[in-house]
Amino acid sequence: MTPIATDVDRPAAIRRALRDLVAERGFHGASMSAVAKEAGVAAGTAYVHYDSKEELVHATYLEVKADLAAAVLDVLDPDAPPEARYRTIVRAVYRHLREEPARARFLDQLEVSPYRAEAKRRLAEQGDPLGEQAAAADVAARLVDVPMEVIWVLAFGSLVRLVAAGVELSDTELERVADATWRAITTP
Amino acid sequence: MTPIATDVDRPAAIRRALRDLVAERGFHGASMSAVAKEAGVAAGTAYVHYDSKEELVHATYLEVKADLAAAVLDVLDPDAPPEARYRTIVRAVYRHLREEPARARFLDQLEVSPYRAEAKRRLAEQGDPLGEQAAAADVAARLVDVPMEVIWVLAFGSLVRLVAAGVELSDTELERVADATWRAITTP
DNA sequence: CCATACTGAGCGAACGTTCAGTCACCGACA
DNA sequence: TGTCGGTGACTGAACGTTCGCTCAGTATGG
Repeated sequence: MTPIATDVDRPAAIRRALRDLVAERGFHGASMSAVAKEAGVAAGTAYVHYDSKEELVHATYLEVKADLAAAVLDVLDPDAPPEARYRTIVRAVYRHLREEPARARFLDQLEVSPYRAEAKRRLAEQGDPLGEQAAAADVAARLVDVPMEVIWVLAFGSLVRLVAAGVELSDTELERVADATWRAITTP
Repeated sequence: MTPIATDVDRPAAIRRALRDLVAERGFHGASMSAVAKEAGVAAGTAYVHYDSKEELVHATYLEVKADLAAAVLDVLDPDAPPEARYRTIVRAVYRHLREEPARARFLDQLEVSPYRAEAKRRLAEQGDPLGEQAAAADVAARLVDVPMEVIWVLAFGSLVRLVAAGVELSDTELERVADATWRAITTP
């Protein structure tokens, strides 16, 4: 039958298949057999690497978040002033998600699903560099006095949602969105 | 057996059961048998009123949206200036959703799910008074020049998400959120 | 030749949906 | 007023399918 190719990262292929199927059809339509088929492996293979569907979901979430954080940190100048840093982050997040909108659609769906609470717990455990950026002292000093989650939703929740919904933004429009969310989260 | 009570609105009970189960467990955990059990009816009863689970989902969505629009229109003064109207809408939306957070959680999950496209189509067909409010000429003149969907996500997407996530806002904080989103969507 | 990755038929459970049958109601006719 | 027959909401067991998951067996690299 199909030869076993040891030079491909099957766990990664399985995570990607889950991500793409959830993005396209929801958790509903992302059955383990569909995921296996999409990844080009047999039904049992996912269970060699993950104990359950739930474990696979959480691993996929952490990978998507880590990739996003890496894309942002890659272009971020930690010495730039707060507003410039913020704009850089917005641009980087938008472009990273836009490049593969399945990322945004997966994040958007997971973060409103019942997986949410456990996913957030594991993310905190792993450490979220992007979250720490937002809490940096020089930024925090300028933020509107509301719970941190409100800031987060206004700034990045909206951005993820826009990409997930397939809204196309020109460079000019993206700058306007960055302006808009910065106005929203900082005190006038 | 159980007597048939003709004085209860079973379709409404079934829609509410679906809404509550989706809010609590996701579309994943809202099976038709679970919905029927929650609504206090037999498994087949839902199919007397709806052709399929999908039809039930869409009917529930339209009801939640219609209720939300009604709650807003109830307190809205159409002659007030744009910013005052906007603040009234934000307050009314927040309070209506907060009163039964399952509304927000259901909306949030449906609007990122694969049901989204068809749901939006049916909503447009039915007419959405809330959507028409946002497009009123005197408001539109002050909005940032980005696609209308961006405005919508920044203003109400965030609000729904906050309630869905269980964030509690004091009156003061709610005003700050209304300020923030108004700053976001209007030109400075 | 062992250790390990992988396969795919198959498990019991749960899914969305169906349908024969039960029940309360209502207008027609005596 | 009494009682029939038609109507449609409702029930719940049962359908075929698909779910998440398992495991005996196979192939491969070290």
